[in-house]
Amino acid sequence: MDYSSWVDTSLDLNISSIRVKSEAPVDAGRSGMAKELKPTFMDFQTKPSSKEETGALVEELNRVGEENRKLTEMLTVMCESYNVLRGQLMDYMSKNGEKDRLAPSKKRKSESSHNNNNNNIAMNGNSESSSTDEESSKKPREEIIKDKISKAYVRTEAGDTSLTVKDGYQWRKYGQKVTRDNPCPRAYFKCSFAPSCPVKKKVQRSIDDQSVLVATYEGEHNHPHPSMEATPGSNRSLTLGSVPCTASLASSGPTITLDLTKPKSSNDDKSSKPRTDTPEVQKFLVEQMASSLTKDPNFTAALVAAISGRMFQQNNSEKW
DNA sequence: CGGCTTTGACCAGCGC
DNA sequence: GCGCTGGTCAAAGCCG
Repeated sequence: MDYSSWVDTSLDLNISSIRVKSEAPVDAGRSGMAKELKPTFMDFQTKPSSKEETGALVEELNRVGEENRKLTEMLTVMCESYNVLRGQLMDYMSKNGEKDRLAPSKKRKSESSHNNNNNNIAMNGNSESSSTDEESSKKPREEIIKDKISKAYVRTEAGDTSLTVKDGYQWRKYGQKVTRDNPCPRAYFKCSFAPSCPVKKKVQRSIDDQSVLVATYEGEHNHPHPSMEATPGSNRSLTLGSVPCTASLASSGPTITLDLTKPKSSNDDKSSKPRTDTPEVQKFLVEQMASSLTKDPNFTAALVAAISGRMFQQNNSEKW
């Protein structure tokens, strides 16, 4: 089930149509409904409404309202499916984690095995962090760090060319490279919040969708999340482990970026699963999603338009 | 002036 | 062994 692409198209319909109404730039070709609505709203703004136009508008509004209702239901289904998939994923990872940890000794081969693992399950975080203490004690520290790899997908503004992912941590860029498989340059970051923090981050635009930044985190922060200390509430991140857990919603479509990072092994050796299935975490995730929605100007505009549409509809039904 | 970014050079792993 | 590639270093420049 590919819910991400499904939501991307579906939810964008309303957002784009609202943009038309507010005369904001429209992503060309993204939404057939936007094209359909554009003349309707423009006519409404330039000409006094006739009965036919009003009827068409009412019909359109009813259709949009119905679509909003469907989208709400779809979102609910998607969240439920996500929870089910997450549970299945955790079961799978706990069963197959042993195999995945058998990485070759060579550096690049081990990385490619990590990447394959992460590509298959993009929302998964440190799957290998569940390694036993015996294995951890055998490995050099650097290899242990490299095992803590996770990916995060962050959608950015269309015109945003910077390779920055705001996750609450302080990063210092130490390199940039154009890789063979992706014409977009890859940026290399080190955590600069704490001098001894070994965490590195690679950020590169997705080859499929260049508005999406793919951030690959390596290692585990040995310091608290900066936002927890300095600027609480300054970002949208939740730290569950080595890397932040983010739920982001951007203008061109919702990108739910989840990083099911396992808790630090030093603190949670007893539990092999991350605590993402607890009611508290689920509640927080829902709040994060809701917060992301309300912070998104397009969603706000869509909401305002929907409400005003309803009011307009009511006014019309009173007048006519 | 200190911290950060940029960018070319360098190094090491990997495949042939 | 050699070339390709990804990752890192470090000097120079920029900026607040």
